[in-house]
Amino acid sequence: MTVRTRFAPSPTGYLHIGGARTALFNWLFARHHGGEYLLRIEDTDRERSTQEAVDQILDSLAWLGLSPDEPPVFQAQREARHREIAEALLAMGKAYRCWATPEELTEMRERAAAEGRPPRYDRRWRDREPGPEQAGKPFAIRIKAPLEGETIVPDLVQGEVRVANGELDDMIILRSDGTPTYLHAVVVDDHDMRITHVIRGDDHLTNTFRQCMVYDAMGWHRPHFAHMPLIHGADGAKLSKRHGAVSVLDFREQGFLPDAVGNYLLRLGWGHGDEEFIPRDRAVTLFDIKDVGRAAARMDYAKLTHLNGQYLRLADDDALTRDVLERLAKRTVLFGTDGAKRVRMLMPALKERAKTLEELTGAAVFAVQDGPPVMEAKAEALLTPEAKARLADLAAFLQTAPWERSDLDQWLRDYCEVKGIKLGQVAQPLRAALSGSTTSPPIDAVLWALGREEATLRILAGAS
RNA sequence: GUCCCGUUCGUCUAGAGGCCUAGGACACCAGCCUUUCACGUUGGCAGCACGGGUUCGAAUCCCGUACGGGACGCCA
Repeated sequence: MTVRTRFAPSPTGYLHIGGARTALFNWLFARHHGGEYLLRIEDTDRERSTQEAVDQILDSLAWLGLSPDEPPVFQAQREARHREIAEALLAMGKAYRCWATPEELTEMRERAAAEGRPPRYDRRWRDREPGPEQAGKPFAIRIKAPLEGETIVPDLVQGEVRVANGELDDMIILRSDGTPTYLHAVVVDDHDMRITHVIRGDDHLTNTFRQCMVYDAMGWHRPHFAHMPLIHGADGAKLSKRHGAVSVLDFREQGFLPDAVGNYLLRLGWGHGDEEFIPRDRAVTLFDIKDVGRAAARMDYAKLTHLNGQYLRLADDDALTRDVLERLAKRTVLFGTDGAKRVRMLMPALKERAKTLEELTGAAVFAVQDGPPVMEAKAEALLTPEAKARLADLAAFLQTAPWERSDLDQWLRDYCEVKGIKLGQVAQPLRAALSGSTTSPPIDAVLWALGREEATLRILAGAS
């Protein structure tokens, strides 16, 4: 049987990093087994669901390379089917009508809390026929939970999880307004979508017992379950905005590459020996749900950043240049005539020195603009009278230098030898004049990319 | 409160009874490389939550405690 997995977010907000990891594991599991990976938008909460959130989720998944293999299923559109199954259960005697009012239920819960019992519906309508006063009154449909025995769920991550059936409630599957509840809709949808493996966050672990009631009552095969631990913030608490970036789109904006985010997320709670750098295709072959850890993991931005640097160094120079130019434009930096070309020329050197696209963008500003760069204080300090004199001298000699990337380095060394100075003595003031900073790509690369004319202009400006 | 799940360096993890003097990665510190910064490289710091068992032998198995997380809605 073909493996089919699904990612089922509810569109009540942006896709956060925890959801992204759930999607990734579903995707990897499906790919590893040559199966299909689907998306279901759980939009049954009309109050909180928005089209904007749906678009953001789709956008985030596409960015991560986790778009579904089939068009997304919208849960709200399947209401009739959910109702049909609820009524079938009723007809089979596996569910019943309940006329208990919200007030009655609240009272039940409060009394239970006061007596130290778990809050539970008392099943008052399970075996009771409606009287005349119920006529025309709205009712909910509740499923009959098994009274004895226990429910065992073999979980692919957590192992065998079991609970005494006495702990289970007669949960509502159809509300009194005729709409299905989440726990019921999920089961019907997963069954209809022929999902073979339900991989989700372990906040759903105990819900699984309740969902099993529906599978069992309908006589449907239960899918395999795998509940993965949640991601926490650096302080161990549930991940939230105060921990920094949580939305997938935030990571994109901050200059992380989707491959790096994917690799990081994969290693969070999953490992394969000592391997750390695991590109997507390698992940597909290695991934085994059984290797997923059982404990919650904390988000570590430093490690993500490090990994991002590794992917950045391997990234395509043209693609990086495009991205950086876009970011520069967004920063409203003024492009020089040859600005874009210079950024591209320096990209191989630039990307070795950055860990994120934002950092890369900052490092490219001096190259894209025309004219003397904005001087950092530390760079300014390098331009002593002595250094300025040297720059002026160098500018004159530079007019006859060969302007090739491969020749400039040697030419500079020769120049220093003739003048009897160390390379560092000329390189640093030169770096300051050309880039306005004390750090930059190798100075010969900067000279080469800037071109003789622009370089001369900046050196003379620095010398005066 | 009841039920479910978890606990190896600061963080992510390797580890399926002897291979463990507990390995790797990030972070941190020091050295090397070097025209700056990075990269790279060498070394260092640092951990089996605690208490009982079982066993010739336990990070690994069992029980308990502590701590953490999750679920208990006519929310998803």
